[in-house]
Order: sequence, then C-alpha cells, then structure tokens
Amino acid sequence: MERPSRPGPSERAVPGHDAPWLDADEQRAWRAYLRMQGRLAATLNRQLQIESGLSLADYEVLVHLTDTPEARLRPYELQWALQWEQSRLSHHLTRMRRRGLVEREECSDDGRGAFVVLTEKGRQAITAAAPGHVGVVRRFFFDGLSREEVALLERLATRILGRLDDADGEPGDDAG
Amino acid sequence: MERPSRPGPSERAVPGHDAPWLDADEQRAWRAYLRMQGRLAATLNRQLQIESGLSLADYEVLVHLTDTPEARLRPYELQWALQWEQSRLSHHLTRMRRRGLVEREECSDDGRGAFVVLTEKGRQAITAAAPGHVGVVRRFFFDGLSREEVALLERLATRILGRLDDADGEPGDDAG
DNA sequence: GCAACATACATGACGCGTCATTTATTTCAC
DNA sequence: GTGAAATAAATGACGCGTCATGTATGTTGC
Repeated sequence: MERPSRPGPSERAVPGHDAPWLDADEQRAWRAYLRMQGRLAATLNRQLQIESGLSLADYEVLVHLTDTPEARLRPYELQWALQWEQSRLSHHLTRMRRRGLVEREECSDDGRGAFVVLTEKGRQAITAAAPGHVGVVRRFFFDGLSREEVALLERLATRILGRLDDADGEPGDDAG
Repeated sequence: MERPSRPGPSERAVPGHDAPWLDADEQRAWRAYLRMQGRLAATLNRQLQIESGLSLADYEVLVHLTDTPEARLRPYELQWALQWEQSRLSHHLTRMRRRGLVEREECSDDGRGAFVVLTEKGRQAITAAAPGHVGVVRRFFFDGLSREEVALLERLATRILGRLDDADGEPGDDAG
C-alpha cells in the first residue's frame, strides 16, 4: 500500500533514513501481508464468535490462564504475556468478568494488585472453543505451509519482534 | 454451538487425536506471529497518528485514491481493493468525510451509488504522512529481512490469502 | 516518618469494526 | 410494464482499543 515505486534496481542496500519508498518487490510483499493479516484475523474472529461466543482476544486471555497451574494470574503478568496495553487489558478483563469468564480476587501480598482467576464457565468456554478454533487456524494457516516455512516464519516474526522491542527504550524514534 | 470433533476432510487427520491441536513448532510459530502482528500494527498506527493524525486505515484509503488517475473511486471499488467489510468502509468514509479528507459526489450513471473523491486536504495529509510511515515500515519490517525472505513472505501471504478466498464461496465451511 | 516517586490497576471519552437492518435504485423474469 | 430479486450504500447498536487521567498502594532518599 505504498506510494509509487522507485524505478530503481532491485538492490535496496540503503540504510534506514535514506530510502523513502518501498521498491516493487517490497510493495507487493507488504500489500500481501496486510491483506492476509486483515482477512485472517477477521476470519478467526468471526468463527470464534459464531461457534463459541468468544473473541480472539478472549481466547488468548483464556489460553494464558489455562496454561497456568492455579489458573490465576496477576494482570501485569497477563499484560507481559499478551503484549497488550495496560488499559486494553483492564477494559477487557472488566468485560470478561461481566460475562462470568473470569473473576477478580484481591491480592494479599500487594494491596494495589489483584488476581485474575479463571471461572468454571471460562474453562468450559475455552474447552468448547479450542478444537474448532485450532481447526480453522490449521485449515487456513498451517495446512498451507511446509514445516520449513513454518520454521522460517517463526524466525522472521521473532526477529521483527526483536526490532520492535529494541525500539521501545530508545529516544531517537524519528523516521522522517 | 459446540461442534462434534468429527474428522472431516477440511480438518487435518491427526493420528490418535480427536482434536487437531498444534504441535510445539506450530504453537511457537503461531504465538510469535500473533505477537508480532499485534505489536507491529500498534506501532504503525501510533506513529501515523502522532506524526500525521492519520490511522493506518485512513492511510490505506488515501493510498488507493491517490493511485487512481482521477483520485476518485466508487465505494465498492475501494471495498474490493481493501478487502474490507462494506459497513466498515461506509463508516470509515463517513468519518473521513467529516474530517475533510474525502468528499462524496453523486454518481450520475447509477443512482444508488456515489464517488469518493480525494480532497486537497486529503492529498496533503498523505503526502506529509508517507515518508515517515514508509520509514517505520522499513525500519521495523524490511530492514530485518533479506530479499529472499521478503519474496518468500509474499508467497506465503498470497498462498494463505488464496485459501481464505477459496473458502468464501464454499458452503461446507462449517456447520458440521 | 515523610515527601517524592514508582507501580498496579481502573475509568471516561472517543474513534473504530461488526452485525443486523434499512433505503434507494437497478436488473431481470414473465 | 410489473413484481421479485439483486446491488450500492447508509445507519444504529454495541463491543473493542487507545489516550489521558485518576486512585490507591508500595518504595526510596533523606
């Protein structure tokens, strides 16, 4: 979705600030990525919603809770695991609490904090949702990829995540 | 609605399992993808918002308009290009119109329809926003990838997109 | 022991995205 | 032509996500 490509060669070796536009290859890749990501997320959300009444966000929260021995976590732990904004998590937990998927429990060690506890209803919800959801993930995503491609994809995602993490502390965030 | 875990042709046959759960490699890749995608989208949105007052959605609409000779498109053309839901596009165009980024123009050929026209303000907005935005896309995304990886990524995204498209017309999507 | 600061979490406002529905027009069968 | 169905687009309701801010508790320097 970038602007006109530079007519230039396919060699892009320009470090950072210098190259304003994406070349033709990059543009195609970027557009394909954006479209794929948007459609995939929409598909996963819709399927989860229809079959289980959960959103993808709900699902991820519940997954992390069920991954935990006591099925309870401090919000800041969930925040770290999900890489969400704090207020997003807070709002979302409020809504999930309202629907009975999780409960809030006071934290004796730290008066400021709390625990998010999985309810029985929450456990049943994700138990019922998981097979269908994983089926769709597999159908649209993994069934189209070889194991090598899956491995490469993980490496790329991790690398880009690292770049995003690196930028978090730095002051010179300018790009223009 | 819970579905019986009947092993249909669309779900992978898993030896010895009712539920087609992801194996360890797939799970790591999937979580890495989800985290990367979420963080990257948040970063791009934030930078665009701060530097230009645009969202990524605004940006994509404006890109498609500027890609057009007359800088005007029918909403259904935009919808096809963006692969958005119709009501999302309609709502978004309403908001962009309110902000003066686009205008609505009646369509003489088809009384039901309209044209979305780029305004001067809209053109200035994307012109101002583009270098910074592309800089961030490059910084976090393409600078971390080799040309081979970019090419592969495009292929994977296109392939997955194809699977999503294929499923659109089929009735046997779910519903056991 | 107290001011200054940091941390954990909540909240209100507001823009965004989806679903369901509505309106207006066009197309097509007959 | 007339009625049925398809198409273009808008709208209201409602949940989601971000920003800015608020509140309570913990920590630290002195």
